[in-house]
Amino acid sequence: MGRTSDARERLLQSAIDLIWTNSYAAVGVDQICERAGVKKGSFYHFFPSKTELALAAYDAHWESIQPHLDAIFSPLVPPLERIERWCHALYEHQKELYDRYGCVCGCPYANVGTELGTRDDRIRARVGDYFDRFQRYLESALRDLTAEGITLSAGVKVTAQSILSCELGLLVRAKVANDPEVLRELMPSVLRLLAVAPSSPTISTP
Amino acid sequence: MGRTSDARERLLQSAIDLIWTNSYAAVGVDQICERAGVKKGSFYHFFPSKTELALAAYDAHWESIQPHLDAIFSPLVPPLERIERWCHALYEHQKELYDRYGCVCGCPYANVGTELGTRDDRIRARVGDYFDRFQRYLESALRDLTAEGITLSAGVKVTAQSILSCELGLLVRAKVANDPEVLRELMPSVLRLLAVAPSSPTISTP
DNA sequence: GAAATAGTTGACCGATCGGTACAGTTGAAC
DNA sequence: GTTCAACTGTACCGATCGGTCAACTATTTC
Repeated sequence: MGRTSDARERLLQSAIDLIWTNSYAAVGVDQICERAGVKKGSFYHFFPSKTELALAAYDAHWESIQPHLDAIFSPLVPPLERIERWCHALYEHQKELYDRYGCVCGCPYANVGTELGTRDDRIRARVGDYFDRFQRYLESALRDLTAEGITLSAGVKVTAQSILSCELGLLVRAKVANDPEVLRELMPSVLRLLAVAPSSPTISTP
Repeated sequence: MGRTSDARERLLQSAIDLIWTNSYAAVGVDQICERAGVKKGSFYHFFPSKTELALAAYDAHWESIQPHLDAIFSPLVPPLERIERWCHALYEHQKELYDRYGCVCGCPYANVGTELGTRDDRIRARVGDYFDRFQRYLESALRDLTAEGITLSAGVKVTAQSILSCELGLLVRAKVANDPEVLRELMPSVLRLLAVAPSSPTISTP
């Protein structure tokens, strides 16, 4: 009973878009509503506060990218190629945002994590969850890599953490330089972290 | 002629402290004034805008840490030990802030760079300058390392970029996890990036 | 078709934002 | 000791912030 609406979904999408390309504090509730074509009264019908909207929006965003991560890190793909695919997809995604908005947007989770990390424990912890989830993709690939007989220069978990750190830092540098090409350094850096010799310029296929 | 005052310096210090432990947008001009014990009228006597204050504050902050960086990266210190000292100082500094404020604050430059990167070109470019400056310390150490006959797994510049990325990403992860101990991973990651075997648990002294 | 519920609307709130105006006070230079 | 610029204090500005509220409309269920 009662009417139905997709206003909630539009609000989630607007929130991610605006916060990603600006920042949490720089985007107001009014602005999110206007982009979503929703009046303020409706906003507070769906969400009790701006913070709750943000949490819901980031959950929705993760759910939207998870299938892509599942595909990129498919166990059917050779483990090193999974990581190479991910590096490439990361660059392409940021390049696309750069072409559309004129600026490197960086990692949406890291952005809000650094902005609100010291002020909102719930958002901080949630961002940490996303990092952990993503790290598991890396760990799985690294375990499969060792199963192929390749010896890492450190443990699987520690190596995955280093790769994640390197990625996050590279996204910061790319954003600050406003140059997506900075992200091309990712795969070479990963290879050096693995202490695996960079074999051929193309993806190594059997 | 006219009277003198250290209100300007107090404002610069307050701005760094507050923005570092919170965020740029979360800290108001009133708040900065109150902490500095300065009235708003005086604020706008010294600075034409909040943005100008931020730029001046970050310049002042860099000037305050540069002597420490000069000491840590002294050419009289063995190059690998310079980097090890830096990793240690970074941890100690963040730990100190954590003990004082109860939260990991991360890199002040990267924080404001990610927050305002897409909205204020001047601040973004300035943060890029600080990154470049710091990278030169690393490059110098790496060049001296190669002069000792040690071969890096990649070029000096690229390696320095990777180390910087790893540091920035680690600071993001430490902030999001609100755990300074995350930063202990820095030196091991750096060693893997250098492809130098981690020799002894203590600093290698001649 | 009546009732109940889900969603919409626009006016409105107090607080705070960055910034302004300007008279008043101080101290160094001469 | 006068002068003048440097600094301080206070009151105030319009805009915007996140959030509230009650009346209203549409839709589904029975």
